[in-house]
Amino acid sequence: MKEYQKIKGTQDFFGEDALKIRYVEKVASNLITCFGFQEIQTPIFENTEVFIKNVGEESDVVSKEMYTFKDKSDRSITLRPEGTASVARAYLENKMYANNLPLTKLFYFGPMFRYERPQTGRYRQFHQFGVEVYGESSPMLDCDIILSAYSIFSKLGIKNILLKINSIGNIESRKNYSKALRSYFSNNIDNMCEDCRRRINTNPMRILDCKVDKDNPILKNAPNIHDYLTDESKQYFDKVLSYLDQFSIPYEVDYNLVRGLDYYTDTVFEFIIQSDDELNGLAMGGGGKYADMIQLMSDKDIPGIGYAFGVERIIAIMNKQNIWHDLSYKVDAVIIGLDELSKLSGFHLAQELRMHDLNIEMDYNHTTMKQQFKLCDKLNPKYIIIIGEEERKSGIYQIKDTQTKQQVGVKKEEILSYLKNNK
RNA sequence: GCGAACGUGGCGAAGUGGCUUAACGCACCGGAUUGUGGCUCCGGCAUUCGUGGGUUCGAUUCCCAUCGUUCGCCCCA
Repeated sequence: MKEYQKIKGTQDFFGEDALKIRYVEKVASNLITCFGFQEIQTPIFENTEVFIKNVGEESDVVSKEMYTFKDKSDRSITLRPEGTASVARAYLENKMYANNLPLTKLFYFGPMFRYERPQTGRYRQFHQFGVEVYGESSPMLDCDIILSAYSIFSKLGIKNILLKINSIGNIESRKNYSKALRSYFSNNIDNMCEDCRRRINTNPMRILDCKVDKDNPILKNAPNIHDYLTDESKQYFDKVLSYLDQFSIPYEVDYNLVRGLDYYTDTVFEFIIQSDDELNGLAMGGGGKYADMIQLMSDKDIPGIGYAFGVERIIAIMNKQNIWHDLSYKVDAVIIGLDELSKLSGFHLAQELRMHDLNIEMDYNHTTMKQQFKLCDKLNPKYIIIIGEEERKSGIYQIKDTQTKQQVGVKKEEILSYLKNNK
């Protein structure tokens, strides 16, 4: 049976779980539309190069987490591990910069794929909702983007959100900073954890994020990235923060916030949960500005900014915070037929009612009262419509209200309006 | 890639220092109850304990491997 099991880290969504994904998608896409965004749907797979170039060859996502394979024409194909690269590719390929708008605002919703060990809120196939804006660079835009994410979270009812924000400057200042960190840490590296000793070569900025050494004074006294930012970057960041203040977005400047995807510049941020349970610290989404990514792929110098959040994580948080409301679908009526002809009458009635947006169920096989009432117990409809020989002859069907247990006779032509009026 | 725990009927689970009927609850099926159910009562419901191999007279229980689940690290959403 093994070959019939789902692949590790994937999930089957059905029942309430499927409804939850739809719900998050609906809330997010409705709200983001008010911020001027339009949906873009890109392919699930792309040429591998799209991700290598944009996300960065050295990043973990590209170097060890991609689902890459050869197609029948020997092309290297990759299942998208994130959305930004694909959207940027589509933006350029469709020449969306020529749309006469100062900004192009796009959002997406769909599955992403990463080969990782599954754990809480992490799967190999997972859903992201994300946005990308191309065309302009402005502190007000940065704030607006963060505001849009924050608004979605609050529409969903999520509590205890903390925005962590930082500026990592442009690529040049980041290089200088990495160099400074390397020389700073190399004197003390023997006192640091195993991971940090590795990171000093691969990505010294990540040392700042280390959980093992987080209380180590060596970390606290490390060079601050803000000392390596240009004046322009600093002023830009201050403005972003001042806008956030105006909208009372709770944030925390975290000089150690470093993101693992190479395309980010200047403003970077993450939304995490701050609580006293196991959700504490869980990152549900993040993003930032990318000034150079489009230029890297084309001859166009167009700045961008975006974020994405993990839908499964949002759902996990909402489950824990217990903030879902009535997702289950309601059956309006179950139709019972007590003989073959009656069932057929019920079948026709069901079809008519369904065409008027009523959720109608019926039993296809049984004709006994008992068995059909059992179905009613399981489906828990608002009404039970009973049709037998008498009802067929008189044209007056029995409608039983399952709450009050009251039963009334209703002419079959009037059943639709009866159900509608008493819905 | 590294580390830990777990894997018993449709579901939730007990269980054993290896010896024979594998608890219990829910669900399900049948009956008491052939046009009015959800309650109650009675009866039924795992040749089998993820899979493969090993140790043994004998393993669901011990050992190894494998797959899967869950959680942590790394990284990220």
